Amino acid sequence: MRKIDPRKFQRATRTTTKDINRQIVLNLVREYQPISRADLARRMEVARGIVTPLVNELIEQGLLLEGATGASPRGRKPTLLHVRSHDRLTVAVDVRLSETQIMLADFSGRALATELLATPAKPEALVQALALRIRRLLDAHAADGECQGIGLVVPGMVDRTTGRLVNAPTLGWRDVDLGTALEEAVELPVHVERDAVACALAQMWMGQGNTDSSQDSYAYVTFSDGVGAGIVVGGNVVRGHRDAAGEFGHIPLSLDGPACLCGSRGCWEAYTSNPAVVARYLGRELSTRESYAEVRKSRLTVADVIARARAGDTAARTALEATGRYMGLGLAAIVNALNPARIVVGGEIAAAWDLIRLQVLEALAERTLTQGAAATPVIPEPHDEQTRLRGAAALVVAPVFAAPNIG
Amino acid sequence: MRKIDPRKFQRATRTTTKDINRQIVLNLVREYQPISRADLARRMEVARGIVTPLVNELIEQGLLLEGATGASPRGRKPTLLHVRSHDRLTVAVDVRLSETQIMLADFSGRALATELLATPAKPEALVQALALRIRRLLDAHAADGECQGIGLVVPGMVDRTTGRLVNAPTLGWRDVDLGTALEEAVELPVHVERDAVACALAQMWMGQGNTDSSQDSYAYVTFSDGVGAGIVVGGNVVRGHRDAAGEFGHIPLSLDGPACLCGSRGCWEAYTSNPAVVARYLGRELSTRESYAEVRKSRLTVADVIARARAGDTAARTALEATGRYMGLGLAAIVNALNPARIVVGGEIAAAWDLIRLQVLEALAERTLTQGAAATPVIPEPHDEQTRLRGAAALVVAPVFAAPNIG
DNA sequence: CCGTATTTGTCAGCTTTCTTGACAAAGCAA
DNA sequence: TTGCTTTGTCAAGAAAGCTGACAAATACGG
Repeated sequence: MRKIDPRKFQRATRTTTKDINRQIVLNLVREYQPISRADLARRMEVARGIVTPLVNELIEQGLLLEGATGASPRGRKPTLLHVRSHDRLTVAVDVRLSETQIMLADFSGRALATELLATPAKPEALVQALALRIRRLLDAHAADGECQGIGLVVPGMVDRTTGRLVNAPTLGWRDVDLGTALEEAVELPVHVERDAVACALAQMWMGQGNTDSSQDSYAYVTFSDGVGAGIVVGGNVVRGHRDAAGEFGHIPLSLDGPACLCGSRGCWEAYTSNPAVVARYLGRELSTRESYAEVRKSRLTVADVIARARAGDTAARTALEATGRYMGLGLAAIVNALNPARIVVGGEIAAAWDLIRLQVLEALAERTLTQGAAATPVIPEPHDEQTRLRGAAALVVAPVFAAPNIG
Repeated sequence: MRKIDPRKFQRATRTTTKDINRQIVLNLVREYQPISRADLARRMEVARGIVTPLVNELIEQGLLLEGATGASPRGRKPTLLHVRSHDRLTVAVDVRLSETQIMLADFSGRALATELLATPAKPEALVQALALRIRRLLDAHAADGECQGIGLVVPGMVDRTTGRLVNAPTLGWRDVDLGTALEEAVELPVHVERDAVACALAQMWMGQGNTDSSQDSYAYVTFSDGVGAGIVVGGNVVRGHRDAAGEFGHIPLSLDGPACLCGSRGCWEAYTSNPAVVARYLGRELSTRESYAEVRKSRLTVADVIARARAGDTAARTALEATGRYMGLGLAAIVNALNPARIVVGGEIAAAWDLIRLQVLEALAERTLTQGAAATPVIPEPHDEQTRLRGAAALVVAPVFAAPNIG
């Protein structure tokens, strides 16, 4: 039930039908590989004669591969098809305050090599350092033309029309054109995206196995230095009119609550970000912006707090549980606003899920309206799954598999 | 960049291309009528030979009409096309606590007749009363087969797969199948929808003139007995996984704020609903659920408070301004969450926009992150424009003009 | 070992639609 | 009236889905 915008529409041409069906075939292979042409035809409820030319075209384009012949109870054995992924590579880059990770991965998300560097203070230095390492990685592990592009994930707002990094508060960078700078340095297409959005994309495009259902509507919430969300509605990431959607970290829990780095008070982030967790453990109040510096001076991390809680430190345990409650209260706001099919929770604190789960779910149920909303599945994603890097890879992979936009 | 769901996709058939283009033609005529075939071809960047058969098909289906021949600087004069709307009718019904409005309208939203009735206490009685009046209206004003369907707008949550009214707290109705009951009574298709969603649809499909731009991403917020939002992203209404999206009224402003009818405390609704405005004027606190009954006993309405403010009552004025501030704080949450291109504000209090505008915008700017977000246009919609009824009509009209879903 | 049944993949002919180019109809101006 | 321009239509060609038939490949039973 989408409205056609009479000022910005996409007419269907002679090849549109084929474009759509070819993309469907590609996605079916991706989902069910290995799969035969006959199986594809059955899934698409179409004659086998339609599938053959579509598959041939995809093979010609280098998107699919014919594999071994499979088994069949009787009759001729099928030729099985795969997505060609092992020799189509992406460079995924995750820029964070402390460090920048680089991963060379194939189209299925499998890592071929990774590198780590301390994030330079200046963006120009980062581009230079990245260009050097990326070229080195590609020389060592990739044949010519195998790398399809670079995905760059940053902790901040990105203008998707230009690819500029508009504002990255944790890094202290404003209005930097990382994308084109890196593009010029390595001569490969570069896609830049906000971290929470990238994590949502990782769920959508790089999900491993948990393809249970309802991929078309969910939220990915990251609790880190800041708190942000990537929102997916109808199989589409919601970026907002000026790429500023998903800033759930700054909805209020209490108008006169703790000070937030954004300048307001009582933001969800001020209750649930990593500094907030540490401050709670230390018994400090984040009453002013200076208090953040004090907390940082303690050198404690959320991982430390979790470790102490597990070691029997009741103060740590209490701090985590209180944080869990605030997390749930904010998640309830997301559920009330968007009613997603599920919410994925990422960030350091996800590692303490067993300690906070009860508090999160209780608070979520407390402030939601319907039973169904209260029962929205909340799924923790431990930090070691490298969602951000997989999201960076998804930036390159997704356009290849996405539906053509029509209408 | 939508992902194709490999479990629930829509294959393109031989006729898909034409289906898409025919719908584009239909929407172009709707937007730019009167318009000639040649003009359509130019707008679609296509040969005139393509447009002719599409138009002919639409005329055959009774969706378009050929009108007078138009003017042209030189050369043959064009035949102008219109959407056939004057003899395609809808019955729009708006159910509210105090009264139920019925409107017989054509496809352009023009009202042919309206009726008013007191909303019965029982849903069965409502269906009976509606069936009677609707039949009377159609007998009086419509020829056979002219009415294409009935749009029913209710103040509560609706399950869109079944059309059941799940929960309407203000009416006190739970799990009522209004749709099929009315369908059986009048033998016309009935579409049921939540009020805020319907208002958003009215903006999208029944907008009059304000077709300036960016219709594809906005929010419609209604301030009434409750507070709710209809969200549009990418030309699509967001209904959520279980049709519970848009309940922004129950995001918190303060965890220990006034009591809300939902059972929580400090919901946005508890600060900005009609009862909250009256309570603020009376100097009462909505500290308990009983206080709502007390406020109702005063028999004051928001319209009264506005009238008194205009008459010089400073207490009324202060109450409205304070409400405006809370409205802005909540709108900021919507902006942070979704970053819509604009926000439309409806409900009784929209009539006092000149009194509260400053407070709303100030509070909005205070809690948003970027300048662009702070500058999100907020547009009041005075209540007499009958947005809810136009939204009810849109429930019938929209499916005719919507894009076919493919991929 | 051979014929039958079954499944896979392909292909030729048909229909439908976009695409292209030509043409008649309709009107204005000189 | 002639020439020019614009509109709307139409026929022929190209591209893609659709249909039905057929060869290839394999298992099974005798």
